[in-house]
Amino acid sequence: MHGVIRVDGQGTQMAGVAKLQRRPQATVRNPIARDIAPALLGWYDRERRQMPWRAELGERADPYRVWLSEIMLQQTTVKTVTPYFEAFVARWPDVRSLADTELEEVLAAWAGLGYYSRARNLHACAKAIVAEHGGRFPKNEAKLLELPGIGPYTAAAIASIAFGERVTPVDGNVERVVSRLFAVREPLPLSKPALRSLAATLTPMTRTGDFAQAMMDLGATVCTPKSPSCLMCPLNSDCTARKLGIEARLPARTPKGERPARFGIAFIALREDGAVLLRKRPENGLLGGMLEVPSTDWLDMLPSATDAMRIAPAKGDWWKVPSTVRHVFSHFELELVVYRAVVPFDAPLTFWADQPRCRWVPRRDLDSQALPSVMKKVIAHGLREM
DNA sequence: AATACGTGGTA
DNA sequence: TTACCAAGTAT
Repeated sequence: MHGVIRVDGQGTQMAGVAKLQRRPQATVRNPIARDIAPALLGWYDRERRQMPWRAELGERADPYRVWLSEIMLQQTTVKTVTPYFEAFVARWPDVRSLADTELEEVLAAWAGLGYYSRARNLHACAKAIVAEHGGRFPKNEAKLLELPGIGPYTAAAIASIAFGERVTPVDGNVERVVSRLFAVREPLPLSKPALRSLAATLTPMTRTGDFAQAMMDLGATVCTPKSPSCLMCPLNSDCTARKLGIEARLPARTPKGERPARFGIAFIALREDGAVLLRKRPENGLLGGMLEVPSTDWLDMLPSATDAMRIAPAKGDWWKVPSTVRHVFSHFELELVVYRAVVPFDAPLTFWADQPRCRWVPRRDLDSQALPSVMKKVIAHGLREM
């Protein structure tokens, strides 16, 4: 037995894949795998989209730019990432400059991109590369994997794209392309190991970085989630799902649980000169290290107005701003009631509001702060008609 | 293994 | 409006 994958579109492929998982070193004779890379690379050479982090064809990509872009692109679209990437490389042209910057500055530049642990790990990673690697990126997947914020996908992506190592980054695009190519019906995330193995069988001996990017481009532009453009696809004659007419239903996913609702009260404390009271959140966890408007905890019930007044950061004439702010996080929905008050310069703050993690920020400086989108919403809501 | 962790776009 | 989705990682 040599770990041959059966790909017949009749539902027996999973047996072969399971064997391959246990013996990833086994030789794979896959009747269609051989043809995939050349067809895909030919398509990539014609259709390849330029992006600010990509090198010109035939040139070597800058590892710093590849790394930065890959971290930003985790769970985030190219369209959203592009302006952030441009701003980052303009401000921090290399790892050392990023490592020499205060975390909060990096968080402020990251504000709005989401998943802020990425920014904290980005900063930690830059420091580690300077301190432990002389300011140069490790050149292989295994060493990259040891760095903060770099997981299996990103390690393989950097190793292949920036250093030409023959490894196989598998992201959501690759999972979708491969699940259709081989008609893998097993739902995600259960099928992840199988899809990884299958993807690895497709990776060519040369141009592995181009191949990786081609797979992702294909998933992003042709082999799309809802209505894939099979007529435009360079792999359409090899695609088992298409032969079976089930491409639009793959990959299958186990349904996600529902998002609970949480509620809270946020306080816009306005000093007489217009400065707003902000508070730094704990370094880890949700929106870790970011700034916020002081607020109650976010729980399953809305605190009473009486409780809210007891918690307010200062005594004052708190006015309940009409309507509420709703925001959707990945794992819960938040509804915030906003109270506003003008606080005199000499007004005493409550104990918790008088801590170092709280600070008054002038209105004009709000844009440059490390405020997550939800807090920008809250502030805009609280300051409307002012 | 399952859950925590953001945001904006699209149907 | 609801629901799903997008170049995942850490614990």
